[in-house]
Amino acid sequence: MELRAVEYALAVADTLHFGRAAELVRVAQPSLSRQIAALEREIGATLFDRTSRRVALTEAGAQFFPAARKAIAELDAGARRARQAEHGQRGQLRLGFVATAALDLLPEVMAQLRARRPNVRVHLTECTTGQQVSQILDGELDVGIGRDVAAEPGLHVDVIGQESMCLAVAEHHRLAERRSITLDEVVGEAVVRLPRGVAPRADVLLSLIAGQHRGTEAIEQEANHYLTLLALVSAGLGVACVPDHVRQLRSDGVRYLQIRHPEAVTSLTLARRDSDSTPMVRGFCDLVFNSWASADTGSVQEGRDSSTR
Amino acid sequence: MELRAVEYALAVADTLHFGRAAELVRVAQPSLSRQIAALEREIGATLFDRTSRRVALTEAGAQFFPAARKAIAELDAGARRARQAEHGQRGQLRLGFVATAALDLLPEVMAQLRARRPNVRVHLTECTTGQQVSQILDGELDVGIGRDVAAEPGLHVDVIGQESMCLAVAEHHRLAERRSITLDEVVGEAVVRLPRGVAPRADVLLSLIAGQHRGTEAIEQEANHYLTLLALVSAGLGVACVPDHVRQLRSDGVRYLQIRHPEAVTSLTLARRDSDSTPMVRGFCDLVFNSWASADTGSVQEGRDSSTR
DNA sequence: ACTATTGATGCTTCAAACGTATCGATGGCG
DNA sequence: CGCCATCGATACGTTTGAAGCATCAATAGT
Repeated sequence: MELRAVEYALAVADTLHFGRAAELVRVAQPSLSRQIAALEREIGATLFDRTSRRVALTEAGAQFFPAARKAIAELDAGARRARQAEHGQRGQLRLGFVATAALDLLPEVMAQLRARRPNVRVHLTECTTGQQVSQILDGELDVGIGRDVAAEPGLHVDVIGQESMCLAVAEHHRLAERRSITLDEVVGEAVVRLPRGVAPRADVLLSLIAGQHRGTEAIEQEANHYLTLLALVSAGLGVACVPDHVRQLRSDGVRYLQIRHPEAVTSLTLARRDSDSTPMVRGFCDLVFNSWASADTGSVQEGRDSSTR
Repeated sequence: MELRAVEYALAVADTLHFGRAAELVRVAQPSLSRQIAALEREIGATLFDRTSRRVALTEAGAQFFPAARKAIAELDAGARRARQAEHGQRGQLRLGFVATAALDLLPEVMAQLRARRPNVRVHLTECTTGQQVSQILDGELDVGIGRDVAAEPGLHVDVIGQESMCLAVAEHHRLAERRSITLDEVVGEAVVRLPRGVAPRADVLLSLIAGQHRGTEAIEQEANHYLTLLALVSAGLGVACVPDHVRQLRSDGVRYLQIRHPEAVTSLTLARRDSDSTPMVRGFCDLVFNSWASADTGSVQEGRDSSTR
């Protein structure tokens, strides 16, 4: 069945007049007559009762045309959705993110997305930076918001922004009243930390501290989430290295000190497959940078060439 | 948008392989490639990610193809419904009928219809024979089951069957024990009747009785429905002329006597527009005759040329 | 009876869809 | 590491079929 003939027939169904229907579809009347005759032959039913003076729908026509209209509307809607997808305005995006991104970057991005790309559905998965990288390379994630990810073959990485790492201590801790410290001053402190590998930059700082203390076993307590971590810090079980933004999570009983060390800095990074220049993914990445730029959080902003191919 | 190209694209979406898709739709691979390229241009979106080794759906394709499938299914369903309508197996039929037909003909016909034409919807209207004729001629009804309708210009009439008229009397009436009577024997009786014009054949018999009694005012009581009529008869308010089938309505307190008179016979008739040889109408009329023939009710059957055009 | 209107049909033209042949790219295998 | 097989895209000549013009046949109104 050819859609053209169906559209011709619909024009006749609308006007109940072959001549005027022919004008509507910009075709000569004989062509229209023939196309409709062919359509009727193909369907196996007469769609119009036509005398030379009057055209009326048959029962068969009354059954067929509503379905035909629905079919054409469906095709149009499908084409429109396809165009939206083509421009990254519709579809699904699988996004992995680290817990600290959920504090303010993620809500901001999701709000922007809802406002500017309402037809994009995001599958959110909180996972560690390492998991993000492997899942992106495996094609299980499209984009990952992680920390300090290095570019590698097949993986494209952009830096969203940098922030400093700081030391969380209990409010009654001996260093609680200081605004900043050096790593030396922390040597020997009991430490509360996330499991190794989850927060690589904190791992680096902690190993720097431990390295100056070789031979002695550092007292370490692990926690799975930042909230737990800070609860343990406030309970006096030890100090912790956390990104600056984590301050928002808890102020009761915890003080945050600046760490004076060149390595005490962490980047939020946006990773995606190198080959993946899907409009969806590219549009999302652009949106992340734009929304983050517009929401001034006081963290150091990184420039980025958003027209990267 | 041409449906052929959409079908080609669906074949590729199914197989993810241009060559095999081309076999599926019985066309050479280059044609298929070109048609799909044209479709993508028309839609304004790339539907497939294709390298020479691998074909995959794009997000746009994933959005488009479900809609395309739905559209084609809708068209097929519409065409199927149109074919059914073409054979009178689907659609709507406006049927008028007289109250006495509701007793056994109508239930039988409706049962047959449900069994053999489940997709036909019937709009049932109980109305008098006269109303049926005018509404059929006005195009407000398609078919009418009435009594003793005469063919007239524009109106085609078939006789479904004949039955005798009988006289309903109270069980304590002086004639109650008789099996049959002549009209002479009823002269002077009080009469219960439907309004004039509703039951023409009863009108004829009643006027025959009254005609032999000229000068004296007959005692007449009108009732709107047969049930009321019979209730009045059993209450002794008079006798009534009713078609044989009405016996079924009430046996308590009522006796039915055969009337020995050549005019004491009535036909159930099936009327339709003369020009109306819609498959729907023709199919329905055939079904009425077949179902009535199969249900032997003891009434006189009439032959009918069911291949009338 | 005549005429205007309207859908169907015959004929020609042309665009578009098709098929064959071939190219260029890619991944596997020796 | 180079050859080969596979696969989609492209080029070109051919065929199908849709369009336009002219005309016919039927019908309703004057």
